[in-house]
Amino acid sequence: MGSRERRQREKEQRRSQILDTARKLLFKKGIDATSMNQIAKNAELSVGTLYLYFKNKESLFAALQEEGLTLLCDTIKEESTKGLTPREKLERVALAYMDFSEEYRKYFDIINYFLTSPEIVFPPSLKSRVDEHVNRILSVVEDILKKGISKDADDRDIRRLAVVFCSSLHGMLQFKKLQNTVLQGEDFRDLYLSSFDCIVRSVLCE
Amino acid sequence: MGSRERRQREKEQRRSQILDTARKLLFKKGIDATSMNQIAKNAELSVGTLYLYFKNKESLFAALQEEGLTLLCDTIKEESTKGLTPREKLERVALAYMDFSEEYRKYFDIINYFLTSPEIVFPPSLKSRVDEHVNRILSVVEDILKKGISKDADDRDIRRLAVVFCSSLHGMLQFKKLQNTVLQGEDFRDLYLSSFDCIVRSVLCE
Amino acid sequence: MGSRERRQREKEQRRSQILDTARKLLFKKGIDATSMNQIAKNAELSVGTLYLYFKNKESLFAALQEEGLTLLCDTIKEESTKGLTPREKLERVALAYMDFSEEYRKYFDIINYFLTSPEIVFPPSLKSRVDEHVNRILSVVEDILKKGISKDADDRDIRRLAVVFCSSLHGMLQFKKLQNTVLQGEDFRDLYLSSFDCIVRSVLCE
Amino acid sequence: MGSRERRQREKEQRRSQILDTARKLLFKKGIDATSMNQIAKNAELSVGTLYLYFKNKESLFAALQEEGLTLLCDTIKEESTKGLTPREKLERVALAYMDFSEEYRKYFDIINYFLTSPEIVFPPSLKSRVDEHVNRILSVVEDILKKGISKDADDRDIRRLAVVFCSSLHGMLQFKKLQNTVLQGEDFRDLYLSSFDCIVRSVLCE
DNA sequence: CATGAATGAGGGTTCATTCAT
DNA sequence: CATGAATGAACCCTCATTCAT
Repeated sequence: MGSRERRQREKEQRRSQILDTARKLLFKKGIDATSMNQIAKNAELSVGTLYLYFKNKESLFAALQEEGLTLLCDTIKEESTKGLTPREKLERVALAYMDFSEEYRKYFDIINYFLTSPEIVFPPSLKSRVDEHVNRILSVVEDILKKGISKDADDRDIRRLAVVFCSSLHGMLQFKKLQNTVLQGEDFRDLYLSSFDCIVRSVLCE
Repeated sequence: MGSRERRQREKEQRRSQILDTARKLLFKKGIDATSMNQIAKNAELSVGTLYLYFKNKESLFAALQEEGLTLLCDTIKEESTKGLTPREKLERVALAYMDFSEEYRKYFDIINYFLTSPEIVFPPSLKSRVDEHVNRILSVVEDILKKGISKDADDRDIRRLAVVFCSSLHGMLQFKKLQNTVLQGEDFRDLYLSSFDCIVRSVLCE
Repeated sequence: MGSRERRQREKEQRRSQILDTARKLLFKKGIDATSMNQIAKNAELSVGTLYLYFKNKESLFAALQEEGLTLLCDTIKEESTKGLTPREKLERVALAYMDFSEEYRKYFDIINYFLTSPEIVFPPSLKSRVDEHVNRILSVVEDILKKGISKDADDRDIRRLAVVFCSSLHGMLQFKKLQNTVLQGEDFRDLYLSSFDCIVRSVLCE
Repeated sequence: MGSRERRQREKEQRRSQILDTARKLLFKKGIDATSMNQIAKNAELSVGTLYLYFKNKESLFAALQEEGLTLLCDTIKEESTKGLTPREKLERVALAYMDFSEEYRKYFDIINYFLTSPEIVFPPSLKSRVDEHVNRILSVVEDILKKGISKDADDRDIRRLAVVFCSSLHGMLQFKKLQNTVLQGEDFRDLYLSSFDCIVRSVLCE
């Protein structure tokens, strides 16, 4: 009576337990320096158990990446509804993106890590899942743009603008890594928003 | 006499020999799948010799990264002189950047790899060398901007604009990885140039 | 009532179910590459259940070996009755033996595997069961010989001849493994029968 | 000054050291129960060193098998020269074969193990090396037969007879495993020689 | 300077077996 | 009876690095 449910719950707990430990280690030491044996030891589980829940090391980390991407997608979608005008909405998206990269810095790092690393290292299946999430994010931006730009822009144009918008912000956030050296003395948020202004000015017909 | 010079020449030849082999393997198999023993064997040298010329594996690959960055810097600097107007010069820079990411794809990958990965994985000394190169590139852009924008913009403003310019392009190139999936059907060069237009329109007072 | 019988029947069904799956996997992938977990999954049973029906992996495969030996014994016995003269009977036996090694190639392999491997690997109990079956086969041959050779041969002589007969055939079949290399271009059946002739000529007084 | 030679000698010593340890363990525990780590520990070497001398576990054991086969070949060849008549020569071969299977029992076991085991387990390259040795042995027998049988027998016939001769003896030796059970009370040497007689009587025209 | 044999901790992964439910 | 999650020792193998020559 409910014992099956309990079992199910326990199984999900274990999964979380593993992911939590893996995440912690990943954030502390990087992907290559985190071994399955370490994860097992830290999670107070046997190695075998890890392989009961994840096919291999790669899929364990892919699960972490997806966690991050899902979180990002959801946040962006939610934030976008809060703004009134298209410009406001885009600003919300931009800031949500930055906030994510700060609050969930390590998630952002790992996402970037997977996104940037040479394809040899990661299999196609992984890439495709990333793409899916990227698509979801682009869609949100496109929906906003549709209402903010001239009516004769076709879907193609809109997608392009969405890509320009997102990639610029992404590039900016990438450069944040340099704020203690190259960008010393700058307030990054200001910089980021001026970048946002710069793009929006060209993208939206205001 | 002259034997010291010969010795010196031979030493540099060895160094190149090692770097050439390492580069070839890196480009073919990725950073993790390239071992010191493999490099030694392919370079027809002993493992010990590798350690005579490079402190460890990491610094060997850092040397390759520097190669890439130097190449990038030089190309950008040279291209920038070819344009006549500031706009033209910036376009040259932008295209040089993209060309580099295509022609020296693997260099770009490895640069990005080092740039993006969590700082823990790589020692500060490495990051600082990257920063130095980024500064050199930004300087080039700043010099162009100085002549293209209103005289009352101060150094700070110029630097900010340079950062916005570069980071946007970089973000765009990052997204290139997605061209076979998310950006299917788009001509990437067009996309890239429209991104360029978008930024330049706001940055330069034309 | 009858429910006990049903239970019994179900138990035997389970056992067969397990053996069937194990046999299929064994024949497909070999003994080492077949794990208990795999058998369980393929049989749509839990691992635990496997251990309810077989003490361990080894005894599961020993059961398969016995299956094979039983099949071989029965076939030989049956065939031996079909011939009219002792010579004919022996030929039947010889051919049945070869046919078995072809049709039930994998059974033959596994029997041989157990027979040939150093004793340390397999416990005595297993060996003794094999011996029992070998005895049964020898008996069949002895019975035939008793009628084909001079009356003054005693049991000892008969057994010896039976052993010579069987072991020669067995050795021949062992060499069949080499037919694609060492014996290239030979028709194995011919070879086998010429070996049979050779022995029978000496064994029987015709 | 001879230092290179000494190095070479040391290398071969190491190789022997490894093979000796591996052989000892193999003979004691069987192939599957002998791990590379165990060999390393027993040989007082590091695991890495093992892999300096042998590509992998398999090739280490293949080397042992070849040792055995080479020994067998050489012994047979040498013995065959000692006999005067063809019959005598064949007897020498047969007895050498049996002696080998006794003295180098474990070698014989491992050879048989490789010969008999299902092909899945061992790669073709291994099998082919075994075949080569088998061929060498058959050649010796053929050369003897050529002088002992009627002149109009062609090469094909001779090879067949050689195969029958060898395989019968081999089968007999296989059955030796059963001497404590099935063949209880028999003197195996007698049995073996009666098998030899049986075959030779048919093969040679005396 | 150059060599390259040696190291050995550590990598990811498998698997027969147990036992609480 | 049946389950199947959990175990953890053991597997084979790699590799950056050292050091005696």
